[in-house]
Amino acid sequence: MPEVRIDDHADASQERLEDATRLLREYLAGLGLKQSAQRDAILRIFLATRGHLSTEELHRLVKEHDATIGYTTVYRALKLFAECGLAAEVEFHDGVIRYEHRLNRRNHHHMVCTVCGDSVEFFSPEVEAIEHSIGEQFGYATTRHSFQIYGTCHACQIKQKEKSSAS
Amino acid sequence: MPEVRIDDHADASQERLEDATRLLREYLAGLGLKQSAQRDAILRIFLATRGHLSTEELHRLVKEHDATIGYTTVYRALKLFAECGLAAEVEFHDGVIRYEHRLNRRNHHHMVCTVCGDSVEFFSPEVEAIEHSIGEQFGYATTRHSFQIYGTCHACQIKQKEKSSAS
DNA sequence: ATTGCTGCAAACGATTTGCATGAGG
DNA sequence: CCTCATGCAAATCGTTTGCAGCAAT
Repeated sequence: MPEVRIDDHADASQERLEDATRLLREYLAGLGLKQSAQRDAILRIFLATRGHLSTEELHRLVKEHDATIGYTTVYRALKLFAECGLAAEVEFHDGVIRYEHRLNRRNHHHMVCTVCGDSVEFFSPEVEAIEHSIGEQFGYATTRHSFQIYGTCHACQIKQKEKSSAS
Repeated sequence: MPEVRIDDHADASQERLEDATRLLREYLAGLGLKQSAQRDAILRIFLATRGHLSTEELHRLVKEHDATIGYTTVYRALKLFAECGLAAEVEFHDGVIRYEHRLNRRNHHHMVCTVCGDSVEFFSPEVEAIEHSIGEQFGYATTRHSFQIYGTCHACQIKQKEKSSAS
């Protein structure tokens, strides 16, 4: 299980939270939707994470702060965040939808260890160029792409070597 | 709905089928598993397709040939094909697992229209290079990657334009 | 007041498994 | 014969929805 880290650099986080809250409110107002204390709480906790959370994982974190908030509310909040660009779906292709927040985050991709589930982020500007060039070539108006690398992380490679030499 | 095309270039297909059948038999034998008429039939029909089939779609094709073959058998056959390298999972991120066969197919990626679901295949050797370079950089032994581009195909762009100018 | 939000529970849909029966080695 | 494969039905599991009551505008 990859660990979920909480980011507590007070100053930068604070600013980020305010930006995000403002963005969310504007988005809601524009669609005639309403604010709620639950959404604010979920957003705050979501932004304080790094990494890639399933609805269930975020719900667990949220419950630690307010046990009355239900799974469905977290589920719908994440959809909302994704709609207004605060969150992006991350595709690890393990049957679970994960989200990461997109505030002050450079465009990046993920490499996932298929043994322990850990992941690292990497930057690869070429990939953006490929998206545009292929889109143009086939007459597609491209909106996004999905790129992941799968393999075995260094730690798991060592464990596997130990296991095989022991047997 | 993307259409499933049947490839009936008799000569090349025939050869391909024999290679694949041999590969499958060797794989089964190596694990102490057994051949069956159902698996042969499913493999034959699977190889005659192009594109990306869900279990259900392949089951539908298989039933046209032999209505007694059940969904579960097709499901398990596809897993088997994937294990022995005859098939690869294709990830379109729509909640359905799709497979494509991997005989005589260059490494390729997919660009998917998010409006009509159609897709085109493209080749991008740079992506392989990125996989290796990033893997090396972070100490991962990489095994594969997943790369898709999403957007709107030419036909759907036209339809959208017509719709918006009509309103 | 009206309309959206919440939280529960139930529905959903694809995938996966248990089991009795049938077939391959 | 023994083991695996099959096909049905049921279980699973994350996601999604319906609804009654609550809260925001």
